[in-house]
Amino acid sequence: MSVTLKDVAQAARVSVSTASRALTGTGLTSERTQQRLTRIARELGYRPNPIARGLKTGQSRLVALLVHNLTNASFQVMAEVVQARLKALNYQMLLCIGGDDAQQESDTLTTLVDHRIDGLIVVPTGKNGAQLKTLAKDVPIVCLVRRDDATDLETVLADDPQGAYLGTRHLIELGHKRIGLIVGRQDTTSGRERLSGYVRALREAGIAKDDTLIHAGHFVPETGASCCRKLLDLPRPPSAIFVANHEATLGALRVIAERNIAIPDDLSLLCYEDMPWFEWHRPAISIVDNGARDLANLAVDRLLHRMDAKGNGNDGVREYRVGARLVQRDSCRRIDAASKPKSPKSKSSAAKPAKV
Amino acid sequence: MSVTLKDVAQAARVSVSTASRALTGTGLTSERTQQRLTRIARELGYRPNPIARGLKTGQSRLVALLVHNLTNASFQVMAEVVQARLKALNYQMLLCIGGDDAQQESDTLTTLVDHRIDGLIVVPTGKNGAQLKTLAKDVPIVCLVRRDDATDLETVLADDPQGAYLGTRHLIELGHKRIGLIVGRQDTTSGRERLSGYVRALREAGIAKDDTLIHAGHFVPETGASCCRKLLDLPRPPSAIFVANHEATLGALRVIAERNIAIPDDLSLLCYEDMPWFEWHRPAISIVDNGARDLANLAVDRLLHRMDAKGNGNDGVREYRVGARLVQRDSCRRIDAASKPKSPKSKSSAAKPAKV
DNA sequence: GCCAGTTCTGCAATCGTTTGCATCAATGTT
DNA sequence: AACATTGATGCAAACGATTGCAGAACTGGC
Repeated sequence: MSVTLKDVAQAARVSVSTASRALTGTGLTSERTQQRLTRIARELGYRPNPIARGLKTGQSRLVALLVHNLTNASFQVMAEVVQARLKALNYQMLLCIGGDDAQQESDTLTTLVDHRIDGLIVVPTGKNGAQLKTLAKDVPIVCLVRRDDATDLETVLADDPQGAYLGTRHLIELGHKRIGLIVGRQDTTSGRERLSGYVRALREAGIAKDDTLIHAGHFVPETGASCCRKLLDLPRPPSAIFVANHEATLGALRVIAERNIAIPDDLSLLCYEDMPWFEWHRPAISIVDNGARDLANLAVDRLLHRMDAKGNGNDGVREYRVGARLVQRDSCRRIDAASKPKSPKSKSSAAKPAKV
Repeated sequence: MSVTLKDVAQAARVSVSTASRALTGTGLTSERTQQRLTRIARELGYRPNPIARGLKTGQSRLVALLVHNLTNASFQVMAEVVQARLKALNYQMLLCIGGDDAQQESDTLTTLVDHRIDGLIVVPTGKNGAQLKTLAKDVPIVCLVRRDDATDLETVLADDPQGAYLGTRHLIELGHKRIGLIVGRQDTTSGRERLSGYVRALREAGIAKDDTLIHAGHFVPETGASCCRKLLDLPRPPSAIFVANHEATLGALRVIAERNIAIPDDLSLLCYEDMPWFEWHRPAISIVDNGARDLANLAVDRLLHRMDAKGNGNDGVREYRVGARLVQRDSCRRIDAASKPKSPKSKSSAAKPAKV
């Protein structure tokens, strides 16, 4: 069917081994035959069969990225980054969707090693630590976004404590004292870390932590909505809400719209993680960017390093943190009318239609 | 490193060939040895090496899905559907991102056949027809969402003419006579087809086509915004806008919000293709659902059929159309106060906050 | 012109499977 | 009891590459 090394060798009247050596450039062939063979190979349209090669070398030029889903915008950009990087190095990315489900993750993992992938970047569910640990002996693995505490795998994390801190501090600097927090489950790292960043910012500013302002849960939009309602129904509702979980954002926005609450005039809103439509929303929604792009790039860097280092890429570092970044748009407003009357960055919004 | 067939054979004191036959269940071994070998294989934790097997059989149990990007919500659900289906059949999905770029598509395609994929579902750019045609000789291929006119590949398409027709008719039935259309480039199939559906609905209803109401272009949100502005700035602006291109929706929504136009009171809005946040938007946005889920499922069906039929799965059918569906939410409103005063499905919105 | 040293090339084994063919034992037939 | 038939097994050759080892060809020094 397709042209094999044998065909090339025959056409060039040399042995297969010579052909192989010439084409892989081992430097063990004469300059002349090398050139002649590359030419002939090109003419014949020879493309090495990665399967055959893989059988012999134990490599596949396949690198897998295992994420929970593709609806999460962060995972999308990560996938695109990883794909682009790998492709440039002549690897194929195997994108797998694990659905944040232990069983599915486990199945996928075994299939992947069966296929002799050369490397793996995984967003672990945290429930297959033992398996990951075993696999790590055979394949370079880098964890992304989440840590699996049962392993000591190299892990690239977003700096959630810092991100939450940055966001909260921003709101405080705008004069907010009662800041609602809608955050993820406290049995996830990110849930805990984002809460801690929030708390730290409050403490530094000397603002007492008010537990009625903090809502944590396993988030889907519905939960985001109900948390948001609870916050707004408070006797003294917050002047700003920090939605530190992107799933919850949809629900919160909905409730805010339903109640005709004007952002940022009546309420400031800050979200964690970007979504492509946030900047097209009106008002454009300010966010804390978790740095998905940087995360993906760093993960690829680390993985490649491990893959090169053949078994011992252990630089001692176990954990990398990628800095978060505040992206100010129009959904947060300065409120302390008394002390600092200077107009905030965000525009006055709604009232007069901005002719464009 | 890992357990090979030889190990199993040795442990069972049979030859490798017997082991192979027993484990692949060719029926050429005695019941007893078959059971004994499966047991031993399980005990030893034997997992067949797909690479070695692939080398011999020419198969890889890899099926590729090549899409343009992952930001498009339709592609996301398609990817998830394809992955789920394939997985159930013990195939691994290779998800590739082609970026709607001819060169990248071409590169990816060659890498994929190099890896001896067993099948391919591709959203073609339309610029590598020749290549696709050649590859189709080696690998079963099904085109998805777009047709490549240079080939005669089996293609699963959304029924865009019907979808656009349905949407437009819906608006007409609600009493709208001036319906703005924001649609994709006319050199794409979907662009043309959606326009034609719109025109047909108009004609059927005896409404004259007004070219000032139709805007087509290569869409990014910015273009969507400018088209929307043009429509709203018309001396007699439309009472409804049909955004028949999902990229454009963001921009349109933005302009509408900027100008403080109330939906659906001042303007009805209908979009093509769903986005996860559409139903969380306030008002929830009515859409024409292109049936991404069904498309993906059908594409998988056809591909599997071809893969089974080994070379001749040609049933004569070249093109499959998956019906579109109207999903009424709250962004379209009945307007002919005179003839049919019955209140529309959509609620009155804005004015009084709906306590929830 | 011969020999040691260096390059280059080819033979053949190997990776882990599958599979055509031959062998062999067990069974049934006469 | 001899023979044909069936069913289970093993041997060995593939699949398409890589690679250790040995031999061939060339180089230069004497």
